Amino acid sequence: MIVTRFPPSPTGHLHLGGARTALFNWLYARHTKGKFILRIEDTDTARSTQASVEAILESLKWLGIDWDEGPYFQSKRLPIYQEHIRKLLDSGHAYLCDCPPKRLERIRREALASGRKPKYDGKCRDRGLNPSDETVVRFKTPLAGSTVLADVVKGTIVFENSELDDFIIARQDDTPTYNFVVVVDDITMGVNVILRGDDHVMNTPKQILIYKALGADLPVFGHVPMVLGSDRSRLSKRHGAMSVLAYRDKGYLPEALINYLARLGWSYGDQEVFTTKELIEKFSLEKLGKSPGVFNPEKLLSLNAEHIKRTPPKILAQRLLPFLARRGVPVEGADLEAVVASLIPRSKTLVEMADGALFFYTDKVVYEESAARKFLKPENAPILKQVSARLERLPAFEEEALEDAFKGIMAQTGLKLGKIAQPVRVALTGKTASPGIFEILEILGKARTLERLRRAVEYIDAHAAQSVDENST
RNA sequence: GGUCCCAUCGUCUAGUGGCCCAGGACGCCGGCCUCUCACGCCGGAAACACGGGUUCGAGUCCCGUUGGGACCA
Repeated sequence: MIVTRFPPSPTGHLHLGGARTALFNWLYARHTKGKFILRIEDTDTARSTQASVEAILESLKWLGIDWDEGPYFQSKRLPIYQEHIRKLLDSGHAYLCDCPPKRLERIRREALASGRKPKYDGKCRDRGLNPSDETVVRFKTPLAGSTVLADVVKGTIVFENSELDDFIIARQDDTPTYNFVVVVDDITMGVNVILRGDDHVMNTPKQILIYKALGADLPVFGHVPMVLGSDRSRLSKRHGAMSVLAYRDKGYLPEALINYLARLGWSYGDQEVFTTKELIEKFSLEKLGKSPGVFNPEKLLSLNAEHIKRTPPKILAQRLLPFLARRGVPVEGADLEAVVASLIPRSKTLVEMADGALFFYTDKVVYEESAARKFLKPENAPILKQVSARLERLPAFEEEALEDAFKGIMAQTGLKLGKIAQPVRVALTGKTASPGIFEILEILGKARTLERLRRAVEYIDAHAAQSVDENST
C-alpha cells in the first residue's frame, strides 16, 4: 500500500506552496487507495505555535484534504529518535564527537582560505568517546563512492559522498537534527512515497545514507519544483496574500484553489478544469513537471469563476451565507437560490457575489451618484410611473409576463427597451449594472418592486424641486 | 564560491524524432450577441534562450554557452 505524508512546520500559515505539496501527496494516496499521514514538525520549539497548528489543520480541512493518520507531533517522539541514534551508534554508523566550536571554526576558515569545501575532518571518527555533555553524535558518511537518488520527477541524480561530511544527527543536549528525525519518522510510519519541494533535493543523499545505515527500504522520492512569484523568485509574503485561509476569505472555492494548485506543475493533456474527484482519478506521478512555475493570480481567479459556474446554486447559496452575514445582511425576502443563480455568470468570487446580492436584501436602495444623475432625472419619472402602473395590474410576477408588460410599454411609447430598463434598473438596484431586468423583477416580487419604483419617483421629484430652488436663488 | 536542478507564447502548459511554418488555457486586442454588466460565441497578436553536433529529418537526443532557481558556505 502506498503511504504518503505531509509534514508542515507550524511556524506560520499554510501557504500555497505547502498546500500544493500536501495536495500532491494526498492526491496520490487517494488515487492509489493508499494512506495519507499528517505530521507536525514542531521540533523548532522557538518558532512553533499552537495557533499555526490550528491554522494549518483548518486550511487542510477547508481544502478537503483529509488525513488517515495523525497529526503526529515530532515533539512527542523524542524517545523514538533517541532509540534510533543508539542503534546507529551501536552499529558503528555514527560516533561521538567532542570537537569544540573553536576547532570547528578553525577548520572551516582554513578550508575556505585554501578554496576547499568546508567540512568536518573526521577527527573523532575512531576515538570511541564516551557520551558526555560535550559530545554530539555524528553520522559516519562513507568517504568514497556515490549516493544515487532515483527521483520520480527529476530523474536520477548522483551525489559524490566526498561532497558530504560527517554531519551531526544529535546535538550536545541530545536533540536530534532535522535530516535524522525526518528519516526516522518516515521509516517508523511506513511512509514509502515522499513528494516534496525540490528545496529538499540536497538533503536527500544524507537521508538516503541514514535509511541504509538503519537497514530500511528506501521510499520513492519525488521532488517537485517550487512555486515562484511573478518576479521568478521563491514565493513569499512579498508576492501578496499567500495563506490558504486568505483565499477562503477572499471568496475562492476550495475546489478552484485545488484545481489551480494541481495544474501548477502537473498536467493532463489540454484539460484545464478538474473537479477534485477527477483529480484523484487522473493524478499521476509521470505527469508532474520538472520546471518551476510562476503563481498566476489571474488564472486562479478565472478558474474560480469557472467553478462557480459549475456549482449548483443551492450549494453556492450555502457557501455565500457567511459572506452575507459578514455584511450584516439579513437573508429575508428574496429567494437566495434565485439570487445566486442570477449572479453566477457575473461573479468571479463569493465576495463579488455577496456584493452583487446586497441590493436584493436592502429595502432602502442606495443610488450610486453617477447612476442617479444619469437615469433618475425628471424626464424619466413618467416612464417609471408607467412601468409601475402596468406592473401593478400584473397578476403574476414571472419573467415571461414581465417581458410582455415591457413590450407593451415599448409599443405604447415607442421607446427602446434600453430607455425603459435602465431607469428601472437604477430604481431597483441603485446601479447601472446588474442581472437581467426581468430576472430581478421576478426575484424581487411585486410589492418590493412597486415600492422601489415609488421611491425612485419620489427621489426624482425631490431633486427636481431642489434644482428649481437652486435656479431661483 | 561549491554542489545540484531547470529552460516551448507575458503566465500555466501540450508536445516523448516526422502528425508542429508548434496545440490548449489565463491575460490582452477586435467582432458578434444584448435591457446594463457579465456569460457565451467567433477571430487576432503572442513561444521552441543561443551555438554546435547526431540524424534523411530535432521543440523532441548529445555537448557547450547563457539565463533562472535551490541548497550549503
